[in-house]
This record gives sequence, structure tokens and C-alpha cells, in this order.
Amino acid sequence: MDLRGNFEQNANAMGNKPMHKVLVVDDEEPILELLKYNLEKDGYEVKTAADGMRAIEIARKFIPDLVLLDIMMPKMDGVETCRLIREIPEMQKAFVVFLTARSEEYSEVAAFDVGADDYITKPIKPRALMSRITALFRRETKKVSPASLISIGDLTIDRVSYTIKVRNKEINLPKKEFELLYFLAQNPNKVFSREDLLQNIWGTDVYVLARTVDVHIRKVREKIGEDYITTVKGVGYKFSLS
Amino acid sequence: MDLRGNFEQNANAMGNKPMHKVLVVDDEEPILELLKYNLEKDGYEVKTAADGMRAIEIARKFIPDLVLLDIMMPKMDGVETCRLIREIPEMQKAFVVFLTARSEEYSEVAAFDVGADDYITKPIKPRALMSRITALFRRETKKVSPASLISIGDLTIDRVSYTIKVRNKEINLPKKEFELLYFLAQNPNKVFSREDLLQNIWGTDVYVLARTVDVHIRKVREKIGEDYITTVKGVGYKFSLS
DNA sequence: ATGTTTCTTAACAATTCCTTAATGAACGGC
DNA sequence: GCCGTTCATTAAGGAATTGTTAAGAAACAT
Repeated sequence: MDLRGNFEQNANAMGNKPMHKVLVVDDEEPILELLKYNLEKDGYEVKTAADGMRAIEIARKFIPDLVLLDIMMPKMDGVETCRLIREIPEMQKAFVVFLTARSEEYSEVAAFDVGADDYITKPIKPRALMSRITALFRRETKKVSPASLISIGDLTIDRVSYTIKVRNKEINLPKKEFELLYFLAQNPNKVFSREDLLQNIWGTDVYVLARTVDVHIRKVREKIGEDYITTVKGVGYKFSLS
Repeated sequence: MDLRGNFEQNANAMGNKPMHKVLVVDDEEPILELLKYNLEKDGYEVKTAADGMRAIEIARKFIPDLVLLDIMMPKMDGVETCRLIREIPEMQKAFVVFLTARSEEYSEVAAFDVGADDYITKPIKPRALMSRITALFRRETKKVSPASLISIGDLTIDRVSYTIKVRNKEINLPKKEFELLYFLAQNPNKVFSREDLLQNIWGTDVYVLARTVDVHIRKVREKIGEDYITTVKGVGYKFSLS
């Protein structure tokens, strides 16, 4: 069973990679397969369409983050398809990358004019294509974390340098421990159940036992002292000011 | 809590912001048109120039907030044009963004030395360009020209000669290694992901695997010692003072 | 051209971190 | 006191990330 299935917004406090959706549009079956195979291997969720009409139908529901679009297609060509896709409100911010045979020299200007973000010439080299797609998503503006510095009493949590300071002593925490402490400290005095913590720090698509939280709590306490995190029996943990 | 939200930069379409003036300089007519069209669609006031001389004439009267400047031009190249533009008193605080063909590899250092704020490789992808311009204007403070000399502890980084000094010993670093160290040292204690580093050092249009960063980190450490660059597992690297 | 340096990738090793499971301790109800 | 529940603590295996090396491309210089 594919556990990745329906979890799009698996972004969480740790900044896990969101899974991106890709729609591939080409009239040649082998190319569809090749691209689908490579994309899925890299962890993208993929749908395919054999012509422009189908592409638009699918785009409306699927709302891909990226459309790979063959320029030369029967019935409706790529540029026209792109224009129509851009008319779908939710598709405004999606990326569109054209696939074009080298010989064609299809007007780049026309392509970019309808809002293409890049174009790639056939024959397609999977590795190169994949790295360019990676680069596309890499450019995405990323969110700014709410507070990069939390200071409570003699404890300082610095998300920029990923370090904490207790009683003027700097300590390096492993990622999960850091995120756990950071998350609790963002809402001082508020109790979170283990499930809450798993959801927010581990993410929705991870299958981890609730007891795992205990172990991390224990390790954080070991490093910063017992005074900051309080156990609320039967409920969960909270960051307590004292 | 899904922290990911839809924070996109749909800034331009509405809102009564001050209208920004843009001067586009390129010797190719189609490119001028493409850029002019897209910029005006986004609400900028645009003027164009086909060569450096004309550019300077226009800049003197028009006083644009942003100059898009092709690096490769007949008669006077972009770098020279930029320097002359910077001599116009009213143009001191304008943004300058270079346009460059991917193949050229025009000296970035030369470009930044004459006061470029960014550079973008052709072929130009209007949507990407527009969002970068939006981002440029959104920045409150104009990027300060980076210091050419950084000194931290017993480490000195000299951007002019591309050399560093550790414990009074001068070392020559290859370009990528130097820029990596330089970039990290500019923001001491700040953790950068491999993606961050790729974007800022390799550029947005280069397709390189993230693990490549590791190898360069390794080489830098080999040369300057293990004490300066710290790994933050699961996150990235940082320059750490200790 | 030729040789040299640098960059990138790939493969494997080393390390750290995460998760689980097992055990013991604390607490409350009966 | 006894029992059951819940949490604390520890250790071990496995998973994930990073370190390291080498080899082929690419860029650069001679």
C-alpha cells in the first residue's frame, strides 16, 4: 500500500519536503511512461494526459504544482493548452515547462508569453530533466518561520542557528529534540498530547508510536534540565514557566 | 496546524503602491518587446534602450528604479554601462539586474563589483523574472554591497584576491570553495540548507545535486580545519564562531 | 593539442539519530 | 497492600544523514 497517497500538505513544523504533484501531457505514450516512471521514482505524484483537452480536465481537479507540456500535439497544441490552463484560478501559481523537439525551434517567446517557466528540448534526458525540475521547486519562495528566537527566563531557543542556550551555556540539540522544545516553547503553559506533538512535529504522514515522544522529552530534559517541561499525567506535556 | 499556507507574491495586481520605473537595455529587439510587455502588464512604467549609450541618456532623465541590463552588447558592454549609470547621482540607489546567457559565465564578481543587485540568465523566463523583480522591490533595504574582507578570529577572507588566511597562513581556494566559505562567513551562526547554498552560490539556473555541497564543505574543512563549519544534521551547515 | 585544476557525481563507509521494546518507578483506586 | 495505568529510563537495532574517496567531465591554462 502506498502510504504517500493522499497527503499533500505534509508540511510541518520541521519543514519537511512537501510532495509535489506533476501533470504530464504528451501524445506519445512511451514518453508519458518514461516521464511518469522517473518522476514517481523521485517522489512526485504524477498524472498523465494524452491531449490538451484531457489535460485541462485533469488539471481542474488535480491542481498540479507543475505541468510538463508537449508543444507539438494534435488537436490542441501546447501553447494553447497552457493558455487555457492558466485560466483555471487555482493554476495561477503552478509551473509550466514545455517539451519541444530541437528541430522545431518553436517560438520561445510565444511559449514564455503564455507563462511558461522553462522549456526542455527532446530527446529527453531523464537525469537532466529531473534536476531542472528540482531546481524549479527549489526556487519556490519559502515561508518565514514565525519567530526565529524565543527567550524565556534563562532559556534561549534560536531557530536560525539551531542552537539553544541555557544559563549562558550553548547546547546543540538534534533536530527532533530541537523541534520538540521549540514547539512547546512557542505555546508556553499549553498542554499538548503526544498525538498533538506527533502531528505537528513529525507530520501527518508518519507512522510513529506515541511513546516515542517520551524518549525525546527525556533527552531534552537531560540536556536542558528538568525545570522546563512538565508532564501532565494522562494528558501530555507542556512547557512551563516557573 | 498546517503552517504551509498559500503565501504567494500576488502583490502586483492590486493595491495602490507607487508605480516603479524600469529601464530595459538589450540589443535584441524581441527581448526588449517581451520584457516591456510583461513589465507593463505587471504595472511598471517601462522605457527601453538598444545600447549602452542610449541607456545612459535615458537614465539621466527617466531616473528608473530598476535597470535590466544585458551584459553582452555591441559597442559598450553591460558592466561598463552599469558603471556609468552608477555615476549619475540620482541613480545611486537604483537596482541593477544583469541579463546574461547561460553559456557566457560572465564574471559574477565583476558584475557585483560595479553594483549589480542580481543577475538572471537567458533564456529569460518572464514569470520567474517578474517574481524576482517583485521580490527585489519588496526588500526594504537595498542589498548592501558585500564586504570585500571578512575577519573572524584567526580567519581572514579576502574577496578581492580570492584568498583566505588561517593562522597567518595564506591559502588559495578554488572558486566554489571560496564562495561557499565566504557566503557562510557572511552570516555567522546561521544555518543554511544545501538548497539555500545552491541557490545563493551556484545560482538559480544551475542544475546540481544537493550532495555536491557536501563535497565542497569537506574540501574547505580539509584546508581551513574542522573548527569553522558546523554540520546541523537534517538541516544544513553553518559557520560557527567558537 | 596537452596537461592541470576544478567540479560533479556516484558509491561506500561512518556516524548520528530515531524508534522500538523492555523494565522499573510513581501514582491512584480499590 | 495490591493491581492497573501511566510515565521514566535504558539499551539495542535499524533508518537516515553525512563523511570520504575516487573517477570521469568540464573548465582552464600552457
